[in-house]
Amino acid sequence: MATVPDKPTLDGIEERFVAAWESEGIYAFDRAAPRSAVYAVDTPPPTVSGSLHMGHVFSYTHTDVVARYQRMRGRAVFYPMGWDDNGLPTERRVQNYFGVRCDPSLPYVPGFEPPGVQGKATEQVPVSRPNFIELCERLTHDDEKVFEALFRRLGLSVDWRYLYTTIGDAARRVSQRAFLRNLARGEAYSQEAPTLWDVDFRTAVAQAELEDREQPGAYHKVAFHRTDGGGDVVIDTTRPELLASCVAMVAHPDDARYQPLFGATVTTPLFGVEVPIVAHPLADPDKGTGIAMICTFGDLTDVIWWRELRLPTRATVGRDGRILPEVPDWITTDGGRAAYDSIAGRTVKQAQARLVELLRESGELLGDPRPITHPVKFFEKGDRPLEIVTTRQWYIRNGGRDDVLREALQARGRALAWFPEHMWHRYENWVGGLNGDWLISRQRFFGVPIPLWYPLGADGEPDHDHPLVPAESALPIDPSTDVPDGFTEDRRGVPGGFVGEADVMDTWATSSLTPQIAGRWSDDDDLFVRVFPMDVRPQAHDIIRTWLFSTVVRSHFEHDSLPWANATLSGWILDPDRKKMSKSKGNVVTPIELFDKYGSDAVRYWAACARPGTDTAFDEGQMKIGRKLATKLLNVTKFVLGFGELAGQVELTDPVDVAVLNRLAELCGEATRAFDAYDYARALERIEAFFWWFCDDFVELVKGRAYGALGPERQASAVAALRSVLADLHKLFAPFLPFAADEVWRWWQDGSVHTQPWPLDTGARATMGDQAVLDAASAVLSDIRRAKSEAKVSMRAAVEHVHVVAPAALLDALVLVQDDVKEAGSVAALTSAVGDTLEVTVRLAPAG
RNA sequence: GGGCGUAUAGCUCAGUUGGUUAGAGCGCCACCUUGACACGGUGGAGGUCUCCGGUUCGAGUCCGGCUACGCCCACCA
Repeated sequence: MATVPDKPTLDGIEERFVAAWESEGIYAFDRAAPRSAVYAVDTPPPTVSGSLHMGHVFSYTHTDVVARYQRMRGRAVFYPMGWDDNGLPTERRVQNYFGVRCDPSLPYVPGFEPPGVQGKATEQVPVSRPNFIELCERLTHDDEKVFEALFRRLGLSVDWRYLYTTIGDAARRVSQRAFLRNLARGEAYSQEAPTLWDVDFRTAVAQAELEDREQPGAYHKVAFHRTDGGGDVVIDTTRPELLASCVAMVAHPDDARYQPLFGATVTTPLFGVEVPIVAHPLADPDKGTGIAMICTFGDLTDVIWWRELRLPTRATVGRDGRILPEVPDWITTDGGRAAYDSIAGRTVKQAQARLVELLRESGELLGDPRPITHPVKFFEKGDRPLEIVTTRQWYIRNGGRDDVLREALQARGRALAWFPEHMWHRYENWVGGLNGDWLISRQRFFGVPIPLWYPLGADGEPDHDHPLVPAESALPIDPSTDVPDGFTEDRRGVPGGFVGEADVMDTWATSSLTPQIAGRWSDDDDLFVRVFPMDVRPQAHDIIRTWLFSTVVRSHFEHDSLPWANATLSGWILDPDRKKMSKSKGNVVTPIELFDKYGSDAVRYWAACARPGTDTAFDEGQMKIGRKLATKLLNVTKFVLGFGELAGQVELTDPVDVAVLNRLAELCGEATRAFDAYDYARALERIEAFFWWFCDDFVELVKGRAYGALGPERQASAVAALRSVLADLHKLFAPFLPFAADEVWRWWQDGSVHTQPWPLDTGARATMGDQAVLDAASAVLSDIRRAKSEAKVSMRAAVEHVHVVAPAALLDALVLVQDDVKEAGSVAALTSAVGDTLEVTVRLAPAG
C-alpha cells in the first residue's frame, strides 16, 4: 500500500502500471479453471501490415472493458492476442519495404540481405520463396513488437503468454489439420472452373473479397451478321475486346423481337466465328438492344449462361490480364487471324482500343461509343478489374451450392447472440445470397501451404482426384520441400513420382480457425476444452461475411457447434465530416500521439463512450473530458482519503450517509445489467453521472461534517460513507480507466483494483436511507448557490438566513440533512414553511 | 431493386416497459482565485425531438409513410 501523493498526477502512469501488471501477473489466465468459470475472448488478430490506427484502439478498448468486467465478476478470463501476419498485405509490405519480389523458381540463397526500399516494382530484386518467407517473418516480427507495445500502452488486459501468429507453426498445424479433416469428410474439394482472378496479384479471389467500384466505360453498338443473309443483329457491349471469346448471342425467351432468331446463327464481327442465337431468362430485354453476346468470360452472368446452356469455352484473356498470344483455333478466317494478331499480347484495355479502331474501319461499329459509368468487380485489395479465367482451385463447402447446408449455417447465425442485434441481418443476408462455395486456394507464396501432393502418372500429369495426404502428426508441412510417405525427394516432378501442391490457403482459411488456434486445439486439448466454445467474438461489422461467417463454417464442420455464444460488432471511426476514416485521405492521427497528449485512460474513455456497433466520430474533445475525469478521480480520492482512516466499526448516524450507499447500490445494479448486455457505454455513462454527482453534490454536502464540524460521531459516519463510496467507484471505473483506477486504489488498499470483485447491488436497503434526503439537500443547495452566483459572490460567502417553502414531504426530508445543508452553504439560520412548490429565499450576510 | 441503420441544443450524444416543465458534456456568456482539484467550481442562455399522418386521456418514445444521410447485398450486355 502506498500513500497519497501531495500532488497527484497522471504523468508516467502507463509506464508504471504496464510494468506492474506484467510483473504481478494480474491478467494471467487461470488454466486450471473449468469451462464454466472461464470467459474466453476470440480476439481479432490485427493484420500486420504497417501500423495500428484509431479504429483498432476503438474496438479493442471495447473488448478490453468487457474482459476486465468479467474478470472482476470472478471469471477466469482467457484473453489472448494474435497477429495476422499471413497473406497478401504482408507480401505487399515486404516487397515495398525490402525491395524484393518472390520468384518461386529461384533457389534459396543462405544469408541473403535485401537491398532495401525501392521505388518501382521493376527494380525489385527477385528472390526465392524461402528467402521471401524469411523476409516476411523478419518484417512482421518487428511490426509485432510495435503492435504489442501499443496495445500494452492502451492497457489491454491480454495474457501475452497466449500470443499466436497466423503464420506460426501452431497456426499452420491447426489450419492444415482442419483442412485435411474437411477433405476427409468431403467438405473440401478441388475443381477446375471459371474463377474470378486478379491479374496483378495473379491469384484467384473469393466471393467475400469482392467489391464493386464505379468505373468509366462505354457502350459500343456492334453488328453481328446473320448467316442466313437476313441482315445484322446488333448488340450493345462494354467489352468489345472480348469479341474473340464470343460463344453465342442470348435474348430473353419471351422477347418477341428475337424469338424468330432463336436457333439461327450469326458470325462475329472482325473474327467471323459462327455462333448460335440462344434464349435464356437472365437476358434482360430492357438492357442495351435486348440481346447480348456471351463470352467466356466477361462476367459472372456469362458463367451462368455458359454452364446452363452448355456452351463451349473460348478463353482469350490470360492470367496476366493480356490477350493470349496464339491465334485460337476457332478463328479460321484470314481477316479474323489478322485481327487477333493485332491484339495478341496486349492488355485488355489496349486490346479494346485496337478493336474499336478495327470495328470502325470495318463499319461494324455503329455510331460512336457512348461513355458511361458502371460498377465493376474488383478484388478488395486490387487495382484492376477482375477477369474470369478457368483454373483448378480448392473450395470448402459453405452452403452456396447446397440448401441443406445453407439452412444449417443460417440456423447457427440465429443461435448466436448478436450485439447489436440487427447485425444478424447482415449474416442472414450474406449466407442467403451465396452463389458458390468458398474458394480457399491462392496462387501466392506467404501463407499456409495446402498440405497435399499429387501422384504423377506415367505421362507426368498430376492426378488431382487422388491427392497424397500427410499424417496429422507430421503437420505442419510444406509440400514444396517435404515429401509424401513412401516417396523420396528424387521422385519429385518425375513421371510416376509426385508433385507438391503449389498453392497456399487464403488468410481467411486460417483466421477462420482463431478459436482453435488461440485455444491450442490439437496441441493442448486440455486447454481447448476449457475455452471452447468461446464466450465472445468481437469484430468489425464489415467482416461479418468473411471472418465471422467462415469461423462459423469451420466450427460447424469440425465441432458441430457455434464457435462462441456472443458476437459483438464494433462500428467505424468516422472523420468529423462523417466519412470513414482512412489512411488514403491522410487524416489518420496516430494513437501514440493521442496517448501522449491525453493519456491512455482518456483515449479509452472516448472509445468506451461509443454505443456498441455505432459508427463514431473521431473526437478529441471526448478525450479531453476523459482526461478531466481521470484527474478528478485522483483529486477526489486524495481529498476523501485526507479525512483519515477510521478505527473499528462505525455507526452511520446520518440518513444521507445511508442514502448515498443505497444510491450507489442502485448504480451498481444498473452498471452490472448494462455490462451483462455488453452495453459498456451505458454502464460508463451511469457510473460517470453518479461520480460527478458524488463530487459536486455529495462531497460538498458532507465535507463540513467530515471535517468534524458536527462532532466526532457524525464525522465518523460521513467519512465512512465517503470511503465506502470511493472504494466502489474505484472498482466501477477500473474497466474503463484501468491506470487511474489502479493508481488511486493502491494509495489506500492492498493489491490491484483489477483483481477486486465487481461491486454488485446487494439489494439491501436500510429504511433510514431514503434518497429523498439527497434530493432535498441538492434542491435547496442549488438555490443557495444560484443566489450567490447571481450576487456574484464566492460560494463560501456567508448566508444570514435561508427560508424554505416546500411541500411537507420535502421539508420532512430536509430536516434530516439540514445540519449538512447549513454547513455546505455557510448558512447561519434556516427556517421553513409548508407550501405547494419549492421556494427558497436566501439572505446573504453583509460583505466584510 | 432488396435488406439494415441513423435523424433530439451550435457540436458529440443520452433519453430501457409511452406519463409532470426533454437531459449531459463540450462550446458560448457571467461570475467565484473557497482550507481536494483553476487540468477547478457556481450560475445562465440555447431545442416546434427531420417532416406528414395514425393509435392514446397523454407520443421524443408505439404504428404507417415521406425526406435526408450512411452501410450491406444484388445489378454490371
